[in-house]
Amino acid sequence: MAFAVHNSLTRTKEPFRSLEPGVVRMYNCGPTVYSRPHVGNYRAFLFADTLRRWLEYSGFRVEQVMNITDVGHLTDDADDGEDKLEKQARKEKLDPWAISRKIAAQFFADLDALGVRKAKVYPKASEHIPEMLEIIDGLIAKGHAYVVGGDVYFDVKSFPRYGRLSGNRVEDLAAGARIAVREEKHNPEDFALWKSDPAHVMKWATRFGPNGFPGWHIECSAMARKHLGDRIDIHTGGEDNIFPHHECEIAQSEGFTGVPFATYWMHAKFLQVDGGKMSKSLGNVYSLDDVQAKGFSARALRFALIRGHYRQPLNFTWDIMRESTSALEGLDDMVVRLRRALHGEGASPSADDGLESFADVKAEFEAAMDDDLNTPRALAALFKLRTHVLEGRLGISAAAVALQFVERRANSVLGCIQTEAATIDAEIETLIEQRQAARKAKDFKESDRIRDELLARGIVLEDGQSGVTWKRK
RNA sequence: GGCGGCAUAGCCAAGCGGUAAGGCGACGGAUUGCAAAUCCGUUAUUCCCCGGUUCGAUCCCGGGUGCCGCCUCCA
Repeated sequence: MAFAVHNSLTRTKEPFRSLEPGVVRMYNCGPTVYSRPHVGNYRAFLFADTLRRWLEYSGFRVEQVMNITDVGHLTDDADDGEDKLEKQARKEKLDPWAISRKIAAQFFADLDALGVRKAKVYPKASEHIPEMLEIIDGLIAKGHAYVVGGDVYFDVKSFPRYGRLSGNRVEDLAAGARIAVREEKHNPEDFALWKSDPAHVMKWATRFGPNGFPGWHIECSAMARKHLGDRIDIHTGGEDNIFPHHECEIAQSEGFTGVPFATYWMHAKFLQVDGGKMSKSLGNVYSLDDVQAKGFSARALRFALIRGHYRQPLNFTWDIMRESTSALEGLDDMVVRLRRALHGEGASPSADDGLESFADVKAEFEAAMDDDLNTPRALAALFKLRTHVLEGRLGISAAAVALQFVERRANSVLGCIQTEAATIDAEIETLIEQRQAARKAKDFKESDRIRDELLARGIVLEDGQSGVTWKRK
């Protein structure tokens, strides 16, 4: 078994090897907490979560850090650029700190609902100013950065590898730049490490002046270093982060430490909605609340967002949510049937029947995940197992092994299959019995009435040859 | 204008040089008191278009077209 990942840095699939055997240090670019997280955000975070889960499945201990950016994001790079948080704060008539706390809380609640495993730490930019300043000072000392007034800029020309991640050439950037060239920068492509602006609400006094705040990219360099060290194994983010954010992080971190920053850079493709881009003006920027208000569960959303490969475009529509819900039910149902097969119900006569085909399924599942987290293929393997189960091809022993695999292993990676046995209370049980009695008496009007009543309570009845079974809708 | 990615059935979505996985939906049949679930069958002679390389291309190359992302602190 060998895990291979697509490395944005080399644009190729490479065998995964951690710096330290058995341990993976991973940094995920998290949200900027100025507005409600949406399905597009979830895709990127679910990708990171799936990666972490697969690494853990593979036996690694994962040191995972996801940052919370709560300061310093300008809406543009010009002089009158306004901090996104502060802009939102003005709109809502709250102070920016309140906004960031509110959104961060929503973000954590969403992650929880989506079944995302918790990172070791979720560092906040605002709480790592000293760490950022340490790097900034170091970069100035090494000639990678220069001070102009109360601002500090990174000198891109001092870092020849700048552009390697994104494929951008510095000359092209300068030529096509839409940002206004700022006079005090040595070169247009230089980026800010520290800025000063008295109008800024979130600001810190430093040797660069009383009204300073950090540039966007420096926070990640500082927090990754503080919580994971100078060198990390994996750095993830949305594809939009490749440039300029990650490109700049590399320049800062490596310029400062002198050693390679992240071995692997992995980026999730943007989620499309209705086949196109997601935008506020189109009204298709959905949050978890919107999805749930339409009657879909968080785990169905999780399924919908991980069923496509993370580097392929993935579409989101309400039809797709319906489809995902149905497909997931099939997987839930497989677990129920496997559990029944343990008692011989729907099982193949010989206990070991189906062990080989199960082994094939497991091998395919693992091979697919090892191949750069190919979740669609892994899911296909699971659906193949479902077919085997429905056809009654698994004996009791095979069913036990398969159930254990689905519950403990496959779902430890997917995190959305309903594996807990559902229970019903005595009242429901009585109703089911009453319906059976009515059916026996051929009082179908009454039996259908009870069936409808149960359906209204979320219980679906299935009349089989060996009696009735129920499941939750 | 520069850089990168994608285009596969009604809808999603794998495959990426050897003759099209899987899911959802739809239709026909079986089963059922009726349903639901399940089972059987049908649903891409073909992978955006045009050239080329090859014994052979969805997969490689060139050119179009369309969509997505970055170059604007949006995952």
